[in-house]
Amino acid sequence: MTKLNERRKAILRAIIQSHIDLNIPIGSILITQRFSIGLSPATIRNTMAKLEELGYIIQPHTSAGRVPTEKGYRFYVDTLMEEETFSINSALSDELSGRLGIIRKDCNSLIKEAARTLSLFSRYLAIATPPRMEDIVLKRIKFIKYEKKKMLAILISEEGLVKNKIIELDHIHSQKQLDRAANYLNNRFSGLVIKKVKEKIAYQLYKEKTMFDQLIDSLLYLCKDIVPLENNDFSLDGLSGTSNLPDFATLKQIKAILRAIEDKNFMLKLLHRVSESRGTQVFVGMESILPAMKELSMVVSTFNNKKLASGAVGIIGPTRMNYKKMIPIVDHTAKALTQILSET
Amino acid sequence: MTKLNERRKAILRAIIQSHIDLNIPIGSILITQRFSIGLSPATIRNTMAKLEELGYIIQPHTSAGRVPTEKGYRFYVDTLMEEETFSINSALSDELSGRLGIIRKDCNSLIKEAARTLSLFSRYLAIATPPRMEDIVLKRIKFIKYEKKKMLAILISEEGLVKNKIIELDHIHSQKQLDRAANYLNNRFSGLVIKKVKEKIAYQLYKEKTMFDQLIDSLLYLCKDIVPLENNDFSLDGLSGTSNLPDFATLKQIKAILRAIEDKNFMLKLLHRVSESRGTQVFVGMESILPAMKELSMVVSTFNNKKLASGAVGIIGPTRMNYKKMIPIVDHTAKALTQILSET
DNA sequence: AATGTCACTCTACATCCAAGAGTGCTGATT
DNA sequence: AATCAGCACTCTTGGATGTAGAGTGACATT
Repeated sequence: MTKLNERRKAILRAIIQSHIDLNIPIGSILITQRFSIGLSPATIRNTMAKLEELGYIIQPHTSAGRVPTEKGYRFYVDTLMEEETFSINSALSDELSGRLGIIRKDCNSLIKEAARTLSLFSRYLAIATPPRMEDIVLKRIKFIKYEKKKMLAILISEEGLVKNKIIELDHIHSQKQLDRAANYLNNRFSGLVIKKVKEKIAYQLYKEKTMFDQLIDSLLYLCKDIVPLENNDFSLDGLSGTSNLPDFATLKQIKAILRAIEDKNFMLKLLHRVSESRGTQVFVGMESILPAMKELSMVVSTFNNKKLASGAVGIIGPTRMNYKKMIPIVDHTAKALTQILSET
Repeated sequence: MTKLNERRKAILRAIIQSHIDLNIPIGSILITQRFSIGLSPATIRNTMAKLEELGYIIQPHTSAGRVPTEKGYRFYVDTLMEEETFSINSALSDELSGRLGIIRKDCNSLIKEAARTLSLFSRYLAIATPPRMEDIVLKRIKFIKYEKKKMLAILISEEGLVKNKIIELDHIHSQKQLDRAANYLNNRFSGLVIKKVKEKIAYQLYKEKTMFDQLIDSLLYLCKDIVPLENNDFSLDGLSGTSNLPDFATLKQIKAILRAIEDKNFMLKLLHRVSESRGTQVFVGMESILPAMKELSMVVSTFNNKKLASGAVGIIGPTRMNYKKMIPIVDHTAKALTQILSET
């Protein structure tokens, strides 16, 4: 890690903040005007030359001002910003919590509302995933006969997630039989994390091959079909609001985002990776993740319920977004979600 | 309706087809080169002047070629194209049906797949709505106790639609009681269209105010809450594929589409309006519907099950899209959906 | 009525120029 | 040794200018 002395830090901070505000290359004179650093433009130029050499800023062309590089933003978010204390406006905080609190519906609606709120407040694209299926706690299973050889399997989780899926059976079962199978499953697996449920089922199938036929059958089916029951969805909001922002509206970027979003698997993997660690994370310049997402950044945080299942909420915006504002907003939203989910 | 003689029709057709192919203003010489009409450019110019006077084509500026107006496209779709017979390529037809047929899952997945397929084949934005909630046939209702004063209501329709919703109760009910209520509802309302169910419930509530308490309670809740259970979703596909198309990618248009889509209510209303009539419809130049959607057209068709519930599938593209190709594709997709839904 | 011709109009594109912004370097100052 | 003022230089931006090409409308001709 290259160490920067105080002056260089101050000037880098000034450049980045100015660039966030104005979205133009920042020259030495502009900095002396906007900040009272007590240095002449010439001195600042010297420092800027050094910062460029170190890779924190770059000149789009000779005789233009400097623009922060990804490395510059990274350093800003990690180091420069950390040194300041930024707290969320308390009125804003109340409003955020309020919007989520009113609803108090099931988990899915809550997550949708979170995305909507986040996009509203950030004016960027907001994303939110429910907890990963593997990590949720099974509350109740229910089978409902649907047609001769089809049933509807319903999974309810402690967190308030509801998933249903039509499963084809290869024998005809009566509703009674289905009920019995569901009861059996409920008794044995209720209160466990889905991942554990899967393991147990696999073990049981392996060990006691024949108990009573239909039951094992149902188990087998459930076991097989619980995997594609994986959460393959996330909420998304603010697409149109986003494109209002003039500097976020370059066609290239919108296309990049759309493409990434369309590939839901990709986004899900990314978000789940995030939710493995806690707290608010900032991805600066996402091209290391997806080349098309150059010049985009993501601020994302995790929420959780009883320290078990965790989902993610966040925003995607231009690399030169106002992290000082956005990080607290995302952070607070995630915390509010965690609180609401814990209350239930 | 202004009548056009054969020559004018032929030239208008030539202009529109050329414009669809090339996306540039069409001049008189170009037409003589592309078509063997047997007329000189000068004659064509005279006719073009007349067509412009009548409002079918327009000059972007003096000494540019002509571009079809909305009226021109409308006339093309309604009259000129009708005169030709266009049938879908049978290989394409098989592939369309095939992609949908393989799945044969529940209605929701089917609709998603339809949107995906349509966007794939058209390279435009595809939309699809499930049948309107009001029109589906109730197959089974199930209540599952969720928490002290909450239950999960599950609605299964004949069409294979499954909707669930967490409903708050103001008394504590046992699962037994919930089952009894559900049974009561199933016995009385199964096989009816939701619209009818609502009516009947309203009537019953009005007439026999007190039967046995909890039952009426549950009914009341269902009745109240079945309304927001309205289908508020539609599938959408091809956003990123769409933006591949260079001439469809103007930022303005993408923004317009995004905005319209984000306002789900608006799109739903539009699609439901469509599904009131049968067959494939073409909306040319949608600015009469939404000003921002200028220069966009929609080709949309309805599918249905047993002549009862009907949903809509379609594509949104630039006004100068290739209607000759697109209409059969949409048409066929809708028909394939209808067939698959009827088989079940 | 259909066609050939020609002057006219307008766009698109390249070129040029001037203004402005910003830099790096040098030499003087503290 | 650090700071700073001054200056020559570079590069972008925007407006102005000119030209080639496409297309038209009008008019005379067949």
